[in-house]
Amino acid sequence: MKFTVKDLATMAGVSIKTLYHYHKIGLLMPSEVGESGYRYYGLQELKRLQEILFYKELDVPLVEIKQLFDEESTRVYTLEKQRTLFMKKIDRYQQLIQTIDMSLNYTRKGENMDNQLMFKGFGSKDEWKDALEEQVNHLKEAYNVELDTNAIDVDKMNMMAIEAKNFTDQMAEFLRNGVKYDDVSVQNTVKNHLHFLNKNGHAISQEDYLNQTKFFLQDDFHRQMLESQQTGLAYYLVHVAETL
Amino acid sequence: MKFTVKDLATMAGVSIKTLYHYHKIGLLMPSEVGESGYRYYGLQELKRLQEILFYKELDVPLVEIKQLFDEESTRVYTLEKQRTLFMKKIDRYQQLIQTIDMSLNYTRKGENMDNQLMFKGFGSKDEWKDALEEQVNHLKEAYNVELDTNAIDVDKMNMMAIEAKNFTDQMAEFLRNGVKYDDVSVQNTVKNHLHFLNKNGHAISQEDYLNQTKFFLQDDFHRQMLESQQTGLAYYLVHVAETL
DNA sequence: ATGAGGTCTTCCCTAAGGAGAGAGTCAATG
DNA sequence: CATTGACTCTCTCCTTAGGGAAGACCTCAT
Repeated sequence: MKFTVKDLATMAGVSIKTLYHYHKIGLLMPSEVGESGYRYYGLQELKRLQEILFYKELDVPLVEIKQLFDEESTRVYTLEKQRTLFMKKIDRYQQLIQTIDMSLNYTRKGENMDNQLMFKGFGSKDEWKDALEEQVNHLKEAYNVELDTNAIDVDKMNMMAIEAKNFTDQMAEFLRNGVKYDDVSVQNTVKNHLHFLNKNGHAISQEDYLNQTKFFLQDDFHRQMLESQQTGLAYYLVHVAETL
Repeated sequence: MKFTVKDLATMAGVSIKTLYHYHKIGLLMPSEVGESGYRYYGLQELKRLQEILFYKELDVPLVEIKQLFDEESTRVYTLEKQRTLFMKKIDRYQQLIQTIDMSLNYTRKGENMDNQLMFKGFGSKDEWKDALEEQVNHLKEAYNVELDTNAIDVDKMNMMAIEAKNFTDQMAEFLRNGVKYDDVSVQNTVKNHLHFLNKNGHAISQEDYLNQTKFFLQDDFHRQMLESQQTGLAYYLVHVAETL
């Protein structure tokens, strides 16, 4: 039983290129190589290829498939890893479908209320006043702090708001992905955020920032705002700020 | 409002590399480029970037995002396309999860019954006889045709069976994917299949093959075998064979 | 021996950037 | 005013799993 590349490719339903590739990366070696360089495969190789293709169907990377043959024990682990991966993907796609449906609904109604899906700021000072009303009232009632909403520069406000939103989104994603509070990438993200604030007229030191996160944690309005976006976020932010 | 690359990257929560990339492919151009080559962006660009990132989150390829800005009308179409794409992916992942569960179950029971999940042939002539029994009886009863199961060469039989299974799988996938019966890739797959058969002692012309597919369609046992794998497959095979 | 079909290696290409090198630039500080 | 530190430029290579093509070489059947 000596198969040429074409034989094997036909039998297994893959391309000859694929066989070359697997040879090159050492995933499936020919049982024999002629003097002219022709590759020949045997039954063993056909069976091994079948197994390779099984794992490939499960989206297992070729490198890992190779390890599967080298180290028996990782089989169950790999399969379970793929399983949880698929679960997460399904979750994600279901959420994306929801997002799409919302967007299509907005479009269908003729509204352009995509601001909730993709925040690009508000068009006028009055819109900003509306958006901030609740927060301003809360600060006034709870702390007797006055904010002058007439001093708003719409463009600048939009810019700051977009940055703030994206910053918070990123921190939430770090938290969701289990990135530790003292990870460099987290720290850099915060530093960039502070740098950006300082550069744009909002003087804020690392200490100030730490105090701010603590304030957000203690204040009901702000804590709930953060926690409604991502459970644990208000607490995470404090820990990150403490480690700066 | 003139943002440097770092400003914009911070605000939007992307890397500077990403901005370069978008510039290079013409997806997001700077509003201004200094003499030294420094890129500067404005508010418009920030908003555009926000929109780009929204579509990117939905796995829309950058080329298509670019088209979205050029041709207004494709927005709904693109969103709906992504939606059905996600539905299909969810479907696929759910099936893969089932496959994994089956495989893990086999492993847990200590059995190695993976032959149904990844066919690699049988170990002995007797196993083959068992597997073929039903088919042999059917042929005998319905057509009075005798098959000598003692003449079986196990290795060769395994090889032929693996090829046959993969061939049928490929045809089923063509059908599922809406590949037309006269598509070159379909035709080539069949030609390779016939070539393989001829090379391995099963003389069969294109005409013979056409007759065989017709027989499979008319014979209950074989038609149901094909149709249970993929609805429409028995019919598809005849059409393909007629166009060879 | 010849022709047809198979096979070899090598190079470039894909999507969306990441990593890093080496050189040039900007703005603020001493 | 010059230095310095942070920032930015272009360039090349790298990632997955092969696809496509070029140009040369090989094998087998007639």
